[in-house]
Amino acid sequence: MSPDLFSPPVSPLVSGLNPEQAAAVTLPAEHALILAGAGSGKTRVLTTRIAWLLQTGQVGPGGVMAVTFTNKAAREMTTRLSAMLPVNVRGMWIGTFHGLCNRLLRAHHQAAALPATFQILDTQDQLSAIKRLCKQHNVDDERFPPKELQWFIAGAKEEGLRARDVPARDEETRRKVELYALYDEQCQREGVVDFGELMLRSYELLRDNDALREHYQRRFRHVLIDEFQDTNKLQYAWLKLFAPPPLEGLGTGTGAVFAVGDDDQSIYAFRGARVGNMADFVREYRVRHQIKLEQNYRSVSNILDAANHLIGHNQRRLGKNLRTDAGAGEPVRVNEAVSDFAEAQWLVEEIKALVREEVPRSEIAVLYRSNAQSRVVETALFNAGLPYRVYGGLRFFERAEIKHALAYLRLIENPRDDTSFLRVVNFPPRGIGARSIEQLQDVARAAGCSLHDAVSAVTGRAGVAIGGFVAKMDVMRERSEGASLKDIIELVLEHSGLIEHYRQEREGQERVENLEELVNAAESFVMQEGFGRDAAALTQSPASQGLDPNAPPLAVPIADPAPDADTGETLSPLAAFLSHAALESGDNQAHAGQDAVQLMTVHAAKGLEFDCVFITGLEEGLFPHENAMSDRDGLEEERRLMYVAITRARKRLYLSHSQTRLLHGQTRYNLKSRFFDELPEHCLKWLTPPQAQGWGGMGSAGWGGHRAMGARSEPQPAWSPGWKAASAPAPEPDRGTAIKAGMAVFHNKFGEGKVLAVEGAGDDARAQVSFNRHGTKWLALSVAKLTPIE
DNA sequence: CAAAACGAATTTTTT
DNA sequence: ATTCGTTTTG
Repeated sequence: MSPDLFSPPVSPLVSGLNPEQAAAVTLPAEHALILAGAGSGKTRVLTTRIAWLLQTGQVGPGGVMAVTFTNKAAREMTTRLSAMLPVNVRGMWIGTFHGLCNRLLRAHHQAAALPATFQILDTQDQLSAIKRLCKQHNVDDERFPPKELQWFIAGAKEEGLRARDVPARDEETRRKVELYALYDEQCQREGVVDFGELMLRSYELLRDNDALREHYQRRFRHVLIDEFQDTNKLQYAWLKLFAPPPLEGLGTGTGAVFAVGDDDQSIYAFRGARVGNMADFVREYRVRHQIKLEQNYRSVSNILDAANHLIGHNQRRLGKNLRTDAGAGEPVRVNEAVSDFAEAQWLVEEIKALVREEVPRSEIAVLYRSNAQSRVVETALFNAGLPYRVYGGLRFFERAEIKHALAYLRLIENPRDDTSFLRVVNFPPRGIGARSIEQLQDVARAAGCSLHDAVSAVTGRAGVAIGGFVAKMDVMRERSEGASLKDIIELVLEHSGLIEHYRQEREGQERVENLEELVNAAESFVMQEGFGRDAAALTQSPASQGLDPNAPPLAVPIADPAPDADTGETLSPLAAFLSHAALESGDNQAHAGQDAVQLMTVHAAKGLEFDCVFITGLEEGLFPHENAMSDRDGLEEERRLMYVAITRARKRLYLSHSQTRLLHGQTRYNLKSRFFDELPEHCLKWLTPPQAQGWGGMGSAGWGGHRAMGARSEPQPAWSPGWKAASAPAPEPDRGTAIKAGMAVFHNKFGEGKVLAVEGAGDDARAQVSFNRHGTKWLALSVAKLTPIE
């Protein structure tokens, strides 16, 4: 089993790798599972594997397929690969699941029963399509909230289930299934596909089309998958069609699957990911090569010890322990704060100290379990004048003004796209009201055609107004013919009236800038994708085919004339750009580039690393989250999440929790997270919070003082959020007997307890008190006698 | 048609 | 609290 037997004597590619990495890279062309721990050089192994396969002549670029989850990961792989080898990366299928599905469906749109110009619905579009459908079928949105239906449909597709395949035991499910079927019909009619459909449709395409499937099975000698622990049922089934396991009836089964993953970093079960796919893969593919990458190149051993010890508390693991050659490093610092404000203030002081030690701000990350927690931290950082950047939130292509512009562009491509039609038929406002639109929808429904095609049949004023819109669209479509992408977009921005509309809007300046940015985005897209010189791009494909001894020209007659067509090369620039916009929603971090402290959820931090990491809000109910604490699987996923958080840190790790926290407008009292008990004492250093003096007193006073000094007079930096009045507890005039959250109180009957929250005022005021012996109760302050105690 | 007012929801998220 | 979406109101 020594991989050295198979590898060529000296390959410079392999020389810098540790033995396990080198072994993984040089495995023979057989199925393999690489268990890659955090910081173990996973991406490096993946890319070097591809480079090694190509360099040793085992496969040509056309015979490689590499699948990732995010565009970022796909880009990184492509970039690193082309840095390693002078290879034509375009000949390879490297991309996200959805990107590759799109490519496949574009190339075989006919076989997949899709129009050549099919458009992709993102989550927003999907929801509005569902809402529209529900309205049309008079669905009671109390009983069937559109969001729930969306979840139901997306969930079913991720399981690989069509409406007819979903088991419906009760009446409610039957109705949902019915709506699922109607939704799919609507999408088909309109020529649009949602994200789940991209996967499911291409899965079915290959499953049902023997010639096509066998063609791709012959072509892809090596199929590599990143983050395998995050695959859902359908994605695994999809992979199996490209490279079937032995004895699985569906093909010749000769492509080798190289799966890389880490069960300890599986944090997406809530959206359908199945860690179990790893074990299934080993069994079904009779995997003989399993390699663990346990050498960690990221963190000092105190941090790694903490991570290993914590994750050791999970029952269901494949088993892995990270090790490092780095020294112990600093201990993991633990802080307990009185309030979330005090926690944020502590954070600021520590960050300032780090910055004084010349740690770049961008090497400092503040992680939290849920987005709601970012606010306090933001306010504190803002008041301290520390630049920061929040990940998450609206991405470029999700902004309303951009979606509007894209809707016009999509209508140029595909007039049947009713979702886009409805989005912009009256935007900017052009006097087409709800009644006119309903009239149009009635006609379209009766005729079974798209809104666009129904226009001519609408009479009266409504007909004229909407007719004007359609005529406008037709003009734009005509003028776009043969124009460059840039010209098309500028034409649309002008002709639609979008730019004009936002120019006149008071707060529209930023939106106008974004629209102008859209033109830039399109231009750089054209550059990157090598459009503009279509001829040059086209010559690449045959050339790369020629280099590939394992991908012979098609011998089997296939309905589609160009089964290998790379969509990027045959699609019009506009069509390609629209796909790009739907599949890659752009940066979700505000204002990149500046040296700023990084704020994000733990989920968003996966795959990133920083010198210094703060994990905040480590409290029972928050982290682990209350919704996940009930069952073991949920709790284990929370623990993996904590594991991911810890392993983001290279040199310094800070953990903090707070006794009280303002959440949903009320103060909650939280116990410290059980995860603290699962960390080894020897690598921790408990800090005594300087401001911890009693309940809330100094915490808010110190905070208030800071605020009073006021960053308000300072110029508002570009990176800052809009200023919101700090929600710090106002130093209320002391009424002596006032019961406040966090207080320790005494009750004649229930004894001692702590006030969790206070609601209402005057005679209606109630307090939630957690009694030491009698549980948690709500008490009306006008009735119950609560005495504050020391 | 737009602004104001009300009400419900509020773990994590990529494509 | 606060945000977001729907309904009501001018």
